[in-house]
Amino acid sequence: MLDLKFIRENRDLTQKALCERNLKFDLDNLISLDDRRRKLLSEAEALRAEKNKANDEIAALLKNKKDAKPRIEGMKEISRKIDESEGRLKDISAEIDKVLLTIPNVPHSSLPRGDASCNQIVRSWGEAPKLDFKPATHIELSQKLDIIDLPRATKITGSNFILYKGWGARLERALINFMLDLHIHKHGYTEIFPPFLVNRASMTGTGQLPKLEEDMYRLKDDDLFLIPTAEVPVTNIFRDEILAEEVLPVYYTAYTACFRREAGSYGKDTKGLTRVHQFDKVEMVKFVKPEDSYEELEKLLNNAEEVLQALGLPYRVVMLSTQDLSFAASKCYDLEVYASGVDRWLEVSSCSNFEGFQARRANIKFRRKETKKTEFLHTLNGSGVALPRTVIAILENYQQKDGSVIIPEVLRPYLDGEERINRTTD
RNA sequence: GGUGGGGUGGCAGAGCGGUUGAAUGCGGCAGUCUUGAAAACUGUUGUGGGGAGUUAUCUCCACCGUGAGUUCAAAUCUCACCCCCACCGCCA
Repeated sequence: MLDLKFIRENRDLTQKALCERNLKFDLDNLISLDDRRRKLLSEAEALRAEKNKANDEIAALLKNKKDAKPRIEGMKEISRKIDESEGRLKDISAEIDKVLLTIPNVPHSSLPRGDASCNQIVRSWGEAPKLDFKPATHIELSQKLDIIDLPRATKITGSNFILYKGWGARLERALINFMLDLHIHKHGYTEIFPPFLVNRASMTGTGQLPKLEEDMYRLKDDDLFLIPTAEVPVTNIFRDEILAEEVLPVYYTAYTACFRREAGSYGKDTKGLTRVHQFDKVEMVKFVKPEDSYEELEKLLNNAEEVLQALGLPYRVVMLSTQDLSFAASKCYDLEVYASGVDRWLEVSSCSNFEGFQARRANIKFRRKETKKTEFLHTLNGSGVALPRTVIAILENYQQKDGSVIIPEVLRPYLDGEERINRTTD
């Protein structure tokens, strides 16, 4: 959520930002609503002041056992007026809030302007493996190795769900542990294991609601949502709280399953593991002081990159353009890993700075030690990293001519020191 | 799910329907005392919004789980919902 005061004071800038996101939005209407709200507010406040004064007088009269009847009659009239003006105030405030929740964040000035074709490749790391045979896809490999069973996952649940088996399940578990350990021990994050179901207030706090409700799995009877990312429960840890300046920055990392309906995306990238309804992810979340947030974004990005470097997977860093940027973000880098079987770059991480956008929605503040004043902090998050596409890249890039898959060295301690995945089950 | 108890400031905990933003204690901050610390004593100590202003501050409004209601007037009375605690039931 943007600050209405900010919008008023930076009307042109905000309007321009919305244009850069390729959105038509009537700021004039919003501001005239706010003008009306302000007028009503001062009207209501004046009435209430009048009421408080009359009330004190009545109390004094009654205390001295004097006749308060005429004053009480006067209060009736004031109260009636207050009801009226407060009613209108409430309606208009609700309308304003509703509008504010649908306005996206202002893109940072460093972003390339335009649609996804304008995304900028910032840097690349590593090289595609040189294979002297035609590489198989992860679908073929996992079938031969009997480590992923998609037909049965479909039978159990539906299409685009994953059933890992044997080495597949172990590889998944090893990856989660490896990533968490890296972030905890090397990058200084604290591990969190949050609930996978959250309420409406949490979903609104991080910006998934009200806009993306149809993308979420919702439990109707309880009005709870399956989390689409750990960002939601972890960022909401501090909802409605004021932190001391000294505790910042806070670095949290969490493994969770993530659930996405992916409504409307059928037919696109739906083969194998590329786009699924439930997947594992290790997420990093930061709470920082506003003046540090862009430096922290670079560090966050580096932390995510290090996962891929350690796994020896070639990747590139992409800075998203203004129109490709997600709703709540000011700036975002995607990490895309190269997978040789499908011969594509696959997005495995998004590292974003939300500035005060989420903090304002979720009401997360900190108190400056010097001035003792509170202000909204900045939130960031990034995947470190999403698992299924990483599994694709490992299987496809580390595959051998005989159909086995070499295990990246950093994972071996998590897999009994084994060096290779072979077919082991029947 | 059932029954009972309860939600008040950073925490604990008072609060007859009317000078209650809210007693008291603890904690925090500042000061006195001390070589220093502790103790003691004194003062201070919420959030959001509006207005004024010599940006020090002054002033007004709202906030006692949430929402609705009763009333001239609600932290205080009524109802609904949410949450917490205890016990029972069910259960990995």
